[in-house]
Amino acid sequence: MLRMSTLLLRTLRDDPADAEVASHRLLVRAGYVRRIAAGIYSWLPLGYITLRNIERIIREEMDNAGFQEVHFPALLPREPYEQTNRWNEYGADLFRLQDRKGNDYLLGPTHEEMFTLMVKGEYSSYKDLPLSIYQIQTKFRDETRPRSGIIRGREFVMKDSYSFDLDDEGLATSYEKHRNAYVSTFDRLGMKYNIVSAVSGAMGGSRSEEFLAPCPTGEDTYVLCEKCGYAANVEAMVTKVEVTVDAAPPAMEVFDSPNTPTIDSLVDLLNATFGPGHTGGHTLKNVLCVADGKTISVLVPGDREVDLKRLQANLPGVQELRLFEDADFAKHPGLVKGYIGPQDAPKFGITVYADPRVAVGTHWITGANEKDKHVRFVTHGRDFTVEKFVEVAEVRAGDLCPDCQSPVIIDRAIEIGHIFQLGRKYAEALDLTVLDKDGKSRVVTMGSYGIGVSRAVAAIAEQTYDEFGLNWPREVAPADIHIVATGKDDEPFNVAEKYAADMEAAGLRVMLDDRRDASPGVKFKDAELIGIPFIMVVGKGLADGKIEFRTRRTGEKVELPLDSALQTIITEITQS
RNA sequence: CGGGGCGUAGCGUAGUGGCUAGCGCGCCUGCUUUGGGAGCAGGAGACCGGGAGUUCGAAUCUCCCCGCCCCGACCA
Repeated sequence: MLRMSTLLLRTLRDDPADAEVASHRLLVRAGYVRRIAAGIYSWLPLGYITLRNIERIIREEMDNAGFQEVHFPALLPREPYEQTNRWNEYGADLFRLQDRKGNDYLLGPTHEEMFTLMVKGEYSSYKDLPLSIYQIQTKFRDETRPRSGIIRGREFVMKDSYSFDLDDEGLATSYEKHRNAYVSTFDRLGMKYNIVSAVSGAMGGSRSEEFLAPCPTGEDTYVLCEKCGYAANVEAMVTKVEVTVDAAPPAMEVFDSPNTPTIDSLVDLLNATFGPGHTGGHTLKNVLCVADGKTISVLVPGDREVDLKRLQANLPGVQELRLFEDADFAKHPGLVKGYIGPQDAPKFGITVYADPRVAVGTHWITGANEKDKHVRFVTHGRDFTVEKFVEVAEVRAGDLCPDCQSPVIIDRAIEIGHIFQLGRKYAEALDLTVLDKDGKSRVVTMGSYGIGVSRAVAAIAEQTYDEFGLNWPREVAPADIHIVATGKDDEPFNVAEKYAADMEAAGLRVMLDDRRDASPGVKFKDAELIGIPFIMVVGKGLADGKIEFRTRRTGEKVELPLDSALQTIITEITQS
């Protein structure tokens, strides 16, 4: 039983000055966490109980699915991360340190290497597969900018699992099992979430999905079709193209366009020269980029921006991507800034990619590759061709759902889980092989699955808090019921003690506010702030043989007679 | 890493060259109070982020450093 009289807890009346988002503010005010350094937090008893509740639920669901729990060190030697090249690849986000002999170590940001090596060390036969193992571990990432309290810390608790299979079908099955386990986990955590397709890009086109908890303070942006349920990461959104194509557009026609280096100025000129009705959508924007040192051009309708993240995600294999800069124009005198057009790309030796909206047969108004000149009726397939279509234009609310053609909305969310088919990257790098039926050595294929455990505390807080404070789903809450005793006599306290003991005997987790010196107002405020889902008040109602029972989420209050209250409450709570 | 803001007691804050650094919450003691963050009285608690400088005198001005928050880039 938790007793307010002795709990290590001091609630704060004022919001802490350094907390902006609701979960951070309330978790600090309600005495769940305290900040130690940027992105590094201590958990006080209430917070730690909550965190462990979430861990417990995750564990139960993982175990249910037949996955086995293991535990790796957080402090790891350099060597395995050298073999996969992540000692270098991970860059500055990796916390590195040395022991007294000067050997390099790191604080694990994620544990692919260790999982892979563990399996390699124990198993060598296809008969041992499939295997899924997981751990709940503190992870470290030296984020350039930790933010939003415990949503994005530098030290955080994560559940990570890995599956090991002989072939793709096995991997697909393991992936599906994890997906199902995640669904039941997040359902039990009482969270609202969407499962969205993510880009698997660099990993080789295999499947990847994110579990996103919608909430305005989230840092992920995703696309959602409210009609059919299609959900996708912005990077993974597929463009639905609806174009009508003129059978035979007129031949290309160059026209003078002095001082019109931007789309806006071009539209003004078009309306003045060729009559009203022209929009940015009639023009073709040529955005030059440097991809791994090579100049490329990407084409989007003039009323769209290029989304570099989408471009990069959809150009597999490209490591470094940036926009053309003045220095690059200086090196390519043929490319006139503000007057670029795709029709001369072969001459310039530039690879051209296009947004699907720039479909074959469409014609555009674009730069003439000559200062102060534009050209119209530039037709895809006749006057220029592209290397390939790539998802590159920014996604907007109102764009059409690729599945059902309804307008989509754009929403923000916190990423609470990510599952993806890793493939053989780590198994190859670390030489994890097993012998198959024919005695042949086969590289194992892996899946990788994560849940942000400490982040889930914040995400649940974000999704459930109200004007009075935190407001936990029952399984997550530090207790099932918060019993408040008020009054100056012993009686209400004795009665409250008795109820608390009886409820505990019935299997409920009880928080008892047995403080004799706190006023009723303080106790009520604290109970609401702490956010335990049910509150019982033993006080002035005793005179009429009644206690009060409140539901935190709805604010509903009922008076219950002393003799039947216990059973009523137990039933109410266990059925909630 | 770029831009912006902030650093005064456990928390929230006032104080822009001048006396012993002020207030609220919280904490301690006593009395009163007990259904919505109680009242009165008394008290403890601050090398004003650190260092250097200017000055008769610095929380206050200057320089450097450190830390923290927000936006962006980055990350997932």
